[in-house]
Amino acid sequence: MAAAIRVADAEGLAAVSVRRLAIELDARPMSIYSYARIESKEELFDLMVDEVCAEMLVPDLPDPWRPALRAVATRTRAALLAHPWWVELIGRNVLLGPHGTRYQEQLLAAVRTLDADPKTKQAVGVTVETYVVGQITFALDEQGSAETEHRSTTRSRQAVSQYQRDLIATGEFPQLSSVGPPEPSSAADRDRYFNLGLDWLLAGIGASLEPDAGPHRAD
Amino acid sequence: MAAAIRVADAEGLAAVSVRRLAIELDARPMSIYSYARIESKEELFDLMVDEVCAEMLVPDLPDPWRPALRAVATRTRAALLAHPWWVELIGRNVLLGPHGTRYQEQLLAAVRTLDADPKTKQAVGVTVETYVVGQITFALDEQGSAETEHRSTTRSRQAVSQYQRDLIATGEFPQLSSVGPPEPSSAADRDRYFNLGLDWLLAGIGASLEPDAGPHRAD
DNA sequence: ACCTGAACACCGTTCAAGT
DNA sequence: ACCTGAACACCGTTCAAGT
Repeated sequence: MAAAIRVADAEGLAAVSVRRLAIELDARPMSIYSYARIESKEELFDLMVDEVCAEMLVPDLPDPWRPALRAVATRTRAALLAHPWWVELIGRNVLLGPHGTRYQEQLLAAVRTLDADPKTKQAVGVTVETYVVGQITFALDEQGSAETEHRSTTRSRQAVSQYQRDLIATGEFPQLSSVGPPEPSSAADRDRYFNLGLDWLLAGIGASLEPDAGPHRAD
Repeated sequence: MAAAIRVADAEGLAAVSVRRLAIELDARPMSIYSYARIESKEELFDLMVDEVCAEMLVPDLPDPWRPALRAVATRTRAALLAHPWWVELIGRNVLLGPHGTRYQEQLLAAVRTLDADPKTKQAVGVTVETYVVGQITFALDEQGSAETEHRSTTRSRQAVSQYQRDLIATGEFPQLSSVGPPEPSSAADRDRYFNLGLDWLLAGIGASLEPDAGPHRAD
């Protein structure tokens, strides 16, 4: 498990194979199944997903929903940046284990103080989680190829942005040519825009569910 | 290409293999590479992603940013529900082709009328896209195993929700036990909650970038 | 330039045999 | 109950040979 996560973090999900883990653990391929109490590789992935869910739990969840959701979002994001393959796995249909369930519980606890019906509160939680996962997906596109180069050298990031520059030069893309192609942003920038979008989302939720309170209440 | 997408739609991404496509196209495995003008399977995936991007283009994009973003979000969602594997592929780092670039252009065009600096406008577009992708990720978790059963029969959805019910029965999950585990929602419900979250997001964006306008302006 | 078939180095998993 | 090794049915891709 820990070995599988280590390999996935370092070399990508594709590097995680039964035979590879066997080498990592000084065992024979087939003993992995009994060692990890796994019946298929799919179950190994389930375990990996659940393990990362544990990292998404915030130790002391604040009571008010805004800081609580912010804390959950931040911690979730940190965990996903550390384990980028989680997003890919969650794209398959994964079964959630104990930690995943605890994470769901945490999401509901975060919106507990909201004055709305349970279904709506659940929707708030899911929407925020959703935002984080989506944000990560695109953050990885920018960071991924820059830092850990899993991609074949034949089509480097550089070649692609050249390709895109050529496309833009055709004049078919007025909006893009005025902004330029999305340049690789710094980690600080990505943090900033993540929080900006999160602000929008929380503001929208607040405005919709707490219309009485002032629109720009501080957290 | 079309064959690859057909297979992925019908049987999941895992079923897309060079040898399988060869059978599908009545060809020999190695001719796929010359036929699709591909140098690796990774490039095939790039093409598939780009093809779906074409489906995300809105024919007549409205001028005002709210309906424009709503149109983009809706169409993107429809395309992703039809091609669930897109989310998984985008989790790897994919290179965007002409249609992907056109999609980026569309996103910028949608926020064109917003009164903000270019970076912020771009952030708005990315945030909305991000929300859609994230939403799909979890929608698939619910729909996926129910409709197209790619998962081994040994761990059916039913067994899992039983497992989760047991967890909840331990009393460790007060929030979850009051709501019950997330029951499989209907397609209509999913549409509703997707739009609800989108409303929140657009409201938040509006409140932040157009504070002068009334808070509940209709689209 | 495009297609072919055989081969290589990998997969996950089955199975029969061991302890 | 756990581990083993050989085998099976698959992968993506290389390569040398054909047209």
